[in-house]
Amino acid sequence: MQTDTTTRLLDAAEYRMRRGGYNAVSFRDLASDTEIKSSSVHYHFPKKEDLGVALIDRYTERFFDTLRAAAQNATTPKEKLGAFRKVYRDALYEDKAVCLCGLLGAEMAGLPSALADGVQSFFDANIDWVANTLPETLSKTEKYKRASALVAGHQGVMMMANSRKDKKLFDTVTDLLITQTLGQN
Amino acid sequence: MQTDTTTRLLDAAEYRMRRGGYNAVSFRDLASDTEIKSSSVHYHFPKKEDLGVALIDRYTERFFDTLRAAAQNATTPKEKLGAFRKVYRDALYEDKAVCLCGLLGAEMAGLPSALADGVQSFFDANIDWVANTLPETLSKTEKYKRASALVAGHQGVMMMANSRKDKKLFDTVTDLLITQTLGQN
DNA sequence: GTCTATAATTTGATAGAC
DNA sequence: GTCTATCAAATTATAGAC
Repeated sequence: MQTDTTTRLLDAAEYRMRRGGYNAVSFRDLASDTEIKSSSVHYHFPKKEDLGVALIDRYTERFFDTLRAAAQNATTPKEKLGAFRKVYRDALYEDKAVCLCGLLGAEMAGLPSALADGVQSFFDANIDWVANTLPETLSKTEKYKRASALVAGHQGVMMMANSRKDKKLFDTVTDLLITQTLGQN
Repeated sequence: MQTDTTTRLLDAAEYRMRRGGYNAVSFRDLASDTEIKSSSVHYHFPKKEDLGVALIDRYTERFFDTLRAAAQNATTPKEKLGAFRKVYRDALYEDKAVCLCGLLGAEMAGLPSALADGVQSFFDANIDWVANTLPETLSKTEKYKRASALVAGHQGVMMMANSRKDKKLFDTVTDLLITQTLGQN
């Protein structure tokens, strides 16, 4: 059973968007990537905004599926944050690209509002997930503060590491970030 | 004495690029922003790449001028990092936009290499500056590790805070980041 | 679902007059 | 330095046949 056209279109679009942003994806590029005509692409995604929304939805879903799987056997906060880090790390090392929502978040001001909402939800869910892994000894406020810093750090270092030869930066920095997050209670 | 055309073009281009990215800036937009014709824009910047390079150069220069001024009377590491934070903070709160190099860094894969190099230099210089403010008691390796995490955190939280209503996120997170950076020696 | 054909607009860029 | 005029290519999108 081979991949259906909609999936192949989303794959091609994600590849391009995670490298050049929203405006770096055109219907004709996707058409040639999947070897159909651009008018056929419009059958699957009538407007570009529809494509963008579908991309963000799929990305978010897959992210949390992967995260849940990675954290399945994690018990300590350290292990759970290690799982979180691993999902970001794989997205960077295997796809050799930044986070879709990180890139779109930077371009936010120029995006249709449906996309902006999706990006927002992705970050909120990231922070919620991390906050809930932190030790119960911390206040809710403190958990959210540290979770926000950890997510921001992952987004920032993913972008920086991707934009240079030395990808090892990601490992070094996220290692420190986790240590800092779990530091003095 | 009023602002010359080149400067007004750079201002308009920076405004647009810091909101929608490289592809969100067109010669015709800049022409209408500055009330000249698009062919005249090409007189100032023959190719779009020339415009991009000039933007990054000006942005980097201004960033470090502002940073040096802000840190002029700072003596302790904490005060110096406070100055660094303030420059990022003002760029976010006053311009209501993300860092030009942060956005272009995310789009890196789709940019002309001259732009990629400029973005790279901006981050390297950021990390160098921060590393040199840290206590001499730390090893060079440790300084660079912490400096990279601090810069990444600033970039990440700037993007996240800009993409939501609640801009206070920036203050909360950068406060924590600085504390963590100066934590246990 | 995919195609041909096409429309309407935008884009980066150039030639040459003033 | 700025203009008019223009170009070739790219872009989002639609109508209608198969």
